[in-house]
Amino acid sequence: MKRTILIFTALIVALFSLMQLGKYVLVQNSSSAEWIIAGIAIAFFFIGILINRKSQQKETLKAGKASSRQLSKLGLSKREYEVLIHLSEGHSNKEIADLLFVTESTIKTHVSNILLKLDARRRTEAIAKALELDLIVR
Amino acid sequence: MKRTILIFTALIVALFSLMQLGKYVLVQNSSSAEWIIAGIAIAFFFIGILINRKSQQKETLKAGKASSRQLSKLGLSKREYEVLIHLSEGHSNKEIADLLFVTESTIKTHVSNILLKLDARRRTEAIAKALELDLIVR
DNA sequence: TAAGAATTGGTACTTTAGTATGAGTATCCT
DNA sequence: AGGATACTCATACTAAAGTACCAATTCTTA
Repeated sequence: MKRTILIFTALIVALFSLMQLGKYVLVQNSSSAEWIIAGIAIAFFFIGILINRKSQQKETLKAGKASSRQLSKLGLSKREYEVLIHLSEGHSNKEIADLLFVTESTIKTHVSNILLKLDARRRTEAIAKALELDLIVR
Repeated sequence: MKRTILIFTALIVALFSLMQLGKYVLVQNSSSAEWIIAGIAIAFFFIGILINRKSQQKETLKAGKASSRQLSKLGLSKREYEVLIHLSEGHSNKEIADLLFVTESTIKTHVSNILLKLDARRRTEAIAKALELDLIVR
């Protein structure tokens, strides 16, 4: 957020600087007006692209945090959600068990419940649905 | 591609129109220069954002169309990529076999090769890696 | 505090997935 | 034409995944 404000402040300052510069030059030599305007237009065109790309990158990076509303709507418990995350990362039941310090048996139970609650018949289908529901972000 | 060219042509035409208009107005009333420049800057700023967003939407919508460069870099064949897509949608080997009108045996072979080429040990890991590599878009 | 949900774990069994290997056919490129 | 790939399919295994029950704790919360 802070960075966004900084960037926009800088943009506004740049905009006003350009305006002043443009006006100054224009008063002296009206024939170069088109070039200055073109330059400003192109510059802001690319600034727009850059800003947009940055914000979209951020959106991608803030992975992993599904809203608890969504989870409770599906009836997924905290632990089940944890398992789902590790599931989507491609881990086996045994690996997830080791990661969460429980037995594989427990993970199987969790996975079965996840499949029920997401109405999936395979873990891969669960991943697909979780992606669809934005429970997971890659 | 055609649309991209059209859009850019339109942009260039618009740019020159604005330049002419700007020059005309500026000659008459130099004090409004800053507003015109600001307007153009803001307009192109948003045009930049829009263009960028459009192109990114296109990228998302053309799902399943990974660059053939990427595929050949990984050594994935067309058929294997098809299987990978259906894999990521949560289908079982048998289901994929029916979708592609081949036997489950064939799909198993393809999946094995996919796992080798993506350096994955499970189909879920293959999905995770494919997402990472932008081979799949959800 | 009592009811209910969540978490953990086990056994036994069925179903999918995945590996290894071999092989026939088709297709592409030189 | 000939070699390399790609695609297909089969058999025989091994290894995971998933289901169905059951049951003991631990949290939560009305």
